Amino acid sequence: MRRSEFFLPTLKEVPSDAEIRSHQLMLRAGLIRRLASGIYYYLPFGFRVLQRIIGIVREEMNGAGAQEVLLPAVHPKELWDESGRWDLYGEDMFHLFDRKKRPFCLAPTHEEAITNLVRNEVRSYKELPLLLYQIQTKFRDEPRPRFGMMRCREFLMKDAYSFHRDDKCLQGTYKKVYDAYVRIFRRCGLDCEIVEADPGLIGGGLSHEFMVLAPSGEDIVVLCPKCGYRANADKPDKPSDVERQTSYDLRRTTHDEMKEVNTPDMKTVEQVSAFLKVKPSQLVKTLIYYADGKPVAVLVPGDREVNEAKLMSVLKTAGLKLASADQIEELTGGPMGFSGPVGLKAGMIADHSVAGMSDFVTGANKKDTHLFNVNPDRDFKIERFEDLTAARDGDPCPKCGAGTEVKTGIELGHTFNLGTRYSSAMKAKFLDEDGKEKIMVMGCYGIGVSRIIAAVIEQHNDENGIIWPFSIAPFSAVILPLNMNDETQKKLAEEIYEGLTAKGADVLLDDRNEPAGVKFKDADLTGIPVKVVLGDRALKEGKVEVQLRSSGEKQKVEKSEAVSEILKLIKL
RNA sequence: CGGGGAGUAGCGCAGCCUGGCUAGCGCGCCUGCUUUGGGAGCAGGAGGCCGUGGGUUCAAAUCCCACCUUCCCGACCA
Repeated sequence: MRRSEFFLPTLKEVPSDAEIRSHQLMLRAGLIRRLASGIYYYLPFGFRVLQRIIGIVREEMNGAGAQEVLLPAVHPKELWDESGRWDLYGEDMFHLFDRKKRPFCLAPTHEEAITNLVRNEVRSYKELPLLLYQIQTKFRDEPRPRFGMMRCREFLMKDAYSFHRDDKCLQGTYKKVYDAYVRIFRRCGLDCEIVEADPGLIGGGLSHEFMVLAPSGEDIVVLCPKCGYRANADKPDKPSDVERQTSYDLRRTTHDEMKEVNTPDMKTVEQVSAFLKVKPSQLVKTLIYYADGKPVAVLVPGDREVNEAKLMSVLKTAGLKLASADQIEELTGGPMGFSGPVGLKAGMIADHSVAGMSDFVTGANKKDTHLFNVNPDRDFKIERFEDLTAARDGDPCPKCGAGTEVKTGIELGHTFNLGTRYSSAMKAKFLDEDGKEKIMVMGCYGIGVSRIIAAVIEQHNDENGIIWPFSIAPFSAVILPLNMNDETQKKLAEEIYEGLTAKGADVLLDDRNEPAGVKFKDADLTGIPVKVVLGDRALKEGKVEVQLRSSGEKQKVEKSEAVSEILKLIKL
């Protein structure tokens, strides 16, 4: 491709509405442009990268035995009513109507569509298992699109779905896809952490997320450096036996008498603990939630915060809301800021760490009053202990008890054991060997294809721009004749370009009549792995200079050998 | 949904507080000449519903109201 003819608008200045590195660079290097919030154009340069990533994904999926399909992007409402997800998705789904006013949506995901297809066509166990995938634009009206390609309302996803006669068969396919994912991300040049995740309301057993650790990531990951345990921080854990034991050992067996103390206007943990001169960790915070309309009191230590995703998972609800001031007053009899478990008529659920606490401070459900020396069992009853607190650096690992680390990550892939969540709701059945009708067991597997680009740039850039790994680079090399008025340079550039192109290399020839500096800056910004520099310095010796974008490494090669040397570098 | 910032030429911004000439600057773009190893020089030029609607005023980019768009933070922690 000749740069003079290639549609590649680069920007010298940083666009004002791009905050993170990958977003800035994708705009500056001419990969994308914005049309609306969370909705982007791919320009030729960006589309080339996307195509290369798609190529890798396709190869590995086919290698895992998957077959590619293309599913509809516009779905009628009835399809979604079958699974009950039309209402569940609510505002996050783009709704539309056809000319007859029949409701449709732009598909945010395709479990329903694929299940409908398979239930209509598959009758027998002999046709199972089946692994189908597509690479398709998804539409989600995100409450808050963010960080350029990272969280879009229109984005490209590879989604695969598998259908099985039983769980054992699903496990086999699950493993194959899992392994394919490991290869896909490695081939894209990404360092990936695979973490256990909470399947949430989608249901099923095992679920894994493929994460790239990055400060700009939106997900929080818990990592154990000792035993290698890795999990999404939104996944509730069972505490280790070690932790549980220590916790109970800490609890005192003799208790002081509970008493009321006056705490005028002390509504927050900070105020109360400072006023009463006790540590925040000696307080138990009582949060009143409404889960599907029913009140639940949630108890956590004063210095910890509730992770609502965990709470929702544990309560198996999507409708979770903190109570309003009025609701609190009505339920507890005291104003907001003075709630406590003693005498409270509501379901009660506590974090595991509360199990080890005794003689603590809580609200008294009475204005300007707290209680000292509160003890579970004696003063109130806790119905359930669960993992409810937001993860913190140093928390004990649920597997081995060692101190864990908390980091942020970008979720690039997610694999689910769906079980029969959709197949039973939508009656996807087959006839088994024993002549009995059974429900299909499903798995589903997603990859955020467009998000991979952003993640790669987050991991591979420097102050000059992007540094593409060879595997997904839009061009493998760029030829830079520094002076287009120099006939020798111009001619040699053409020769090398023709030579490489003839061998099947994807090369950009910067044949613009621009000063050397402009060409260098552009080459670095756009991140093409190999620069072939044609300038007086080396040409005096009959050589051309070959530079690597990644390391800055330079070598001079005889001009007659330039083509073969470059081919070696780009591994063609 | 709540809070904060921003909307003036393709991009980055000034002007607005304290209303008043023809609305500026840098980059980019076009033409010509000169240049060519790290975003070049000179000369000439094109390009604006100052986000939209309403209001105040003799007069609005500037003041007031409403709305739209966009970016960031937070998702009510008692």
